[in-house]
Amino acid sequence: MFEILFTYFENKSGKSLNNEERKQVEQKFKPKKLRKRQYLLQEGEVCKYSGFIVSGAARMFTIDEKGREHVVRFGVEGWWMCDSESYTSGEPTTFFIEMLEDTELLLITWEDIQELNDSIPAVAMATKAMDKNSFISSQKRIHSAISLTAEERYEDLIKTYPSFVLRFPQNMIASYLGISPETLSRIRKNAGNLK
Amino acid sequence: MFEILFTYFENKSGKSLNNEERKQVEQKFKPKKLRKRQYLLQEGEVCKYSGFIVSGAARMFTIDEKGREHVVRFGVEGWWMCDSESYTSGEPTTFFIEMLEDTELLLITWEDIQELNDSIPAVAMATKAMDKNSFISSQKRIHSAISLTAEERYEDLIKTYPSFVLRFPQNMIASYLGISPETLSRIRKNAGNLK
DNA sequence: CGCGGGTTTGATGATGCTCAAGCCCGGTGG
DNA sequence: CCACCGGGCTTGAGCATCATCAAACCCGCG
Repeated sequence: MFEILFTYFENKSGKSLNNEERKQVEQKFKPKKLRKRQYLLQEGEVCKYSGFIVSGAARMFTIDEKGREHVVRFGVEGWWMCDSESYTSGEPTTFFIEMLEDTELLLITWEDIQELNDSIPAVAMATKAMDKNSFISSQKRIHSAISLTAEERYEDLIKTYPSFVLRFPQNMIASYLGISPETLSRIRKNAGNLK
Repeated sequence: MFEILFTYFENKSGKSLNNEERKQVEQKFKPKKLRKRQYLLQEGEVCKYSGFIVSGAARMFTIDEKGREHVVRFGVEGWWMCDSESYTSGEPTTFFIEMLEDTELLLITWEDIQELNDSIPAVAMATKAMDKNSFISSQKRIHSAISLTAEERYEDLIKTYPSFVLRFPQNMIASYLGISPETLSRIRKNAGNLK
């Protein structure tokens, strides 16, 4: 269970964890299983935990006044799910985090991850690299959102995360791309025809 | 000149810098003045420096195959400008960073900021907070791009960064919002009429 | 077998883009 | 001081893209 997390820290930091450090990590993280359709976080709550996905998948989304859902991001094995703003500030969140499959998570509080950051260099380096990468990939997503047409955004997604399209329902993919399910259906129908 | 940078580090970290630390910072950062329309970075180059804006303003954008510009972000006093991906990886960038006004910058290389991170806790904390905040604000921007109409995105921008609308030309604001200049012009015309 | 959620398909309409022309205003040179 | 650019902003007309609404379809599951 923890092995995936250890190798995550080791890969991201380029350092290996000794036994003492592994024990510390095991003590701070709390394993949790959630079934498909269960929520890790709901609007109005404070995001108390950041969740590392050991197996399974999840989505983070909002619901607007008209009752429409907007998928901000997906997460799969080896990814983290949390609303950073609520997590770090303690303010209530505007997001939902819902499991898309039966999922195993390792949860940690903000305070505990700080302690691990202070005591384990590999963890500090890994979380830092993670923040940087999150920012870089969201920059790319912004760029695609403002620059590309619906069809181009879909092709971009296929290139960047091919598994998402196979793994997640189409209406959520559409929401992630900022288009209607009908439009996505039509794009898929025409894909390849035009070129 | 450096005072703004010192107070930036102090505010973001909650720690104050001693004289020794200030001296270190002054040694690592290279002051640079660029006039309006000059570039800090151009497509194909490696982003060697991250630039802290002391005074002035800049934009980061791409040019697509059709020759169209897409503004990914603006920067003003107290903000940093760089392409994180190229900066950290050493790969050539796909972005341009252009001054929108005569601008004073403080430049630092990736290697030098690492050294400061290691030797000055306040700097380490500040850069970490910066990464986190960048990510949070880009998440918000993604959300607005996929969830809102053109008009709503414009209103959102006015709420979030009121000064941008006054300070930057409208065609760049339009590009930042992912809409055409004509559409923005019409939105502004109708603003307030409908409600 | 029948129900129900997700997907597809069609028809219609709104939103926002494109192209083109005119306008406004600040800067430049005579 | 004025005339003349030129760039950015505005306005209009037509069009492409994409959303909406509604109905049919498909398929897994009780």
